[in-house]
Amino acid sequence: MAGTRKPKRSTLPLRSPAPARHSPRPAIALDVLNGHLGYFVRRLQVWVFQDFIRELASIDVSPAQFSVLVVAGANRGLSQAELSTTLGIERARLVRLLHRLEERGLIQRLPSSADGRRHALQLTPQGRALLARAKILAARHQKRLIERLGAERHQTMLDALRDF
Amino acid sequence: MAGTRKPKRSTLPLRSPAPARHSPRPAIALDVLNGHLGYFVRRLQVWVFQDFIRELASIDVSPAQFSVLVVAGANRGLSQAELSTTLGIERARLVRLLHRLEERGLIQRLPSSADGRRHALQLTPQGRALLARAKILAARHQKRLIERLGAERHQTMLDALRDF
DNA sequence: ACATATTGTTGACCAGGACAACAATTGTCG
DNA sequence: CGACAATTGTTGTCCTGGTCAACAATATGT
Repeated sequence: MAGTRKPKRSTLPLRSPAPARHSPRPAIALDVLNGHLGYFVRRLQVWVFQDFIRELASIDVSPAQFSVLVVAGANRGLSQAELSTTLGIERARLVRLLHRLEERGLIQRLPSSADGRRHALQLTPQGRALLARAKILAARHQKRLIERLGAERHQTMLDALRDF
Repeated sequence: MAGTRKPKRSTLPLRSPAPARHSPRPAIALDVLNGHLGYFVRRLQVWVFQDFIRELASIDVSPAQFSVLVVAGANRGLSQAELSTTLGIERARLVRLLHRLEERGLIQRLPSSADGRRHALQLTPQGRALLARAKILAARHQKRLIERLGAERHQTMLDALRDF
């Protein structure tokens, strides 16, 4: 054991269920977790994010930033509230996300012509250039995911989740 | 607009791309995001976690805590390192997770008989009782997910991800 | 005109993940 | 055996994400 040993729980002398250390433990049971899709979805999620981040590390674009750049790039003049709801990112969080992208000169918040509250989002030329590179790298990640998952499975899951 | 207005970016007089506010914007384009499974997996993940947390709110058990209780309950005498690797939770994080479960009297860290470093994890009677209730609630969540997704799709995705 | 809603913003809090360092213990190999 | 490396549990720290409350500016409805 380690650190500050508190013998608090050593009241029981039953050091009985000796785990037979040198036999490599006959595979650990997941029990009901095997039926819970959410558990496996989380593991897939972790894999996807790690792979995506690694692939786009050279241009320092996170999954969230990528989704913002893509949607902002495909819908000129979008407001932050619209972007927020379509991507499922909270308005408060999106503000700081956009702040960093604006600092990096990738995106602009122009004043909306008709509504003084809104910002009309627009990619800068550098933003468009970076997005183009990002899409290429993201496609490589996607290809790797398809290989890992099998093309048919990938398509099946895509169809299943698109209208979720 | 709002807050501390910095007229920093109002250099451009082009308040041009007027977003035609009263026509309800013809659906926002997701562009290449439509092909990225990771994007939809994240959305499913969010839905699953929110639904799970709401369902188990009455007993205050998070998805991570549930997975720990399930695996610890199904594998008596497990070490923290083993639990960590099987669930994909970092050792350091698992320590604090277990600390809370121990505080609540749900789990015990018994000294391992053969290895002075390891803890042999074991649910307390209350831990087993709570786990039983948690499984019932989790099953309700699961049922809701299956309805939302369709039974065949759910099974397909489960099969696809089980060996991931 | 006045109450109400929306938009962008800031501040604060908390859970999660990632790392580094560490003490205690075990394993290895000369 | 004894020096050295590896493992286990732990703590501290940092950073990101999600959530929530409050707010100023602006717009809308009646």
